[in-house]
Amino acid sequence: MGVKFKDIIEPEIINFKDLNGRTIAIDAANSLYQFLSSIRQADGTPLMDKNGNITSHLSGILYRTSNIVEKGIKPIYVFDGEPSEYKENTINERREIRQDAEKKWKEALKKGDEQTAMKFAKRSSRMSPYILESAKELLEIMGIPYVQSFGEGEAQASYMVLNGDAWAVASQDYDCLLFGAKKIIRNLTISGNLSDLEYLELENVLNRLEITREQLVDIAIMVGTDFNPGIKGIGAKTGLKIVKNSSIEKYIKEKGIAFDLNLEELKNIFLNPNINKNYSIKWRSVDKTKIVDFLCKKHDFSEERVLSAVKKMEKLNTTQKSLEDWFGK
DNA sequence: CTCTTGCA
DNA sequence: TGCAAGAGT
Repeated sequence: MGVKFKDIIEPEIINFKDLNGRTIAIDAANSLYQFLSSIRQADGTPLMDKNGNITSHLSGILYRTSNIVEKGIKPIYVFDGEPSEYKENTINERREIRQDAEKKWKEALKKGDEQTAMKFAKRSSRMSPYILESAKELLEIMGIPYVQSFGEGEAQASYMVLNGDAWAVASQDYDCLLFGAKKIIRNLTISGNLSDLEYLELENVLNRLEITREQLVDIAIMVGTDFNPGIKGIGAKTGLKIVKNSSIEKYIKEKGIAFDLNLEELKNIFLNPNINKNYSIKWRSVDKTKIVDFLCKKHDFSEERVLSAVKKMEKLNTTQKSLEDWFGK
């Protein structure tokens, strides 16, 4: 879900033109989840091939990636590694929500209530090894690089921006701000107006709020993250006041709040994440034979549609990385 | 989510 | 050209 910062964040709006020539590190888990939950038939059934394998995520990767490449963007997908033990509660909670949603989806199907069925089908989406492996296989065939994180993908993607390998991170979650991503893009989609991409610069966010990244992390911990439940009754605005007028440590002590988790370890999840520094990034041209084999022959995609996406991919500049990512804006 | 089609 | 509706697998 990510940290709830909406009330204190004011995103800028940018255009696809502003991203021409830029390398963008895409949070793979975030994109895949979007595809799995939204690419469905009216009754909530995901797209599937003849053998019953889910293909919604492959459809999403193909069309979105080819579209952004056509717009001059050089994408890198960043996959999650092992979750922190602090995330266990969140993971269990999500599994329960999924299982409950699946039940309600089937019930609604029996009643013939498509709207309700769709609502719960979306919530039942789950990331399986098959989903991850087939997504990576497709990216390889498309010539799009991906990076395997040790831990959180958003932490890895944020580091890659810091390291000059990408210009910005694309994710729907604000967590990348906590991980230190200098630039973040939300809504990196082609649908809707072509000009309503949300854009955030960490430096601007911090300047406007008049706080440091460490303080932003403290607000997140009070509000609640994937790694801790937060303090009851504190939202982004109250959290902001606390870090400015006091501190998380003082606040806990003064109010006698039982905070069971190790605060330093929690902060370090964001401030000192485990990063895979041994990655290489290379764009190649899409393999036309392999993509037809994989998507059309194996997964029943229409050849006409696949080839028109392949055509869009041909705009990809396959040289290492653009200087704009270092010196741009 | 994205693509295609059809119609204003 | 823009929007709504339906299909994609």
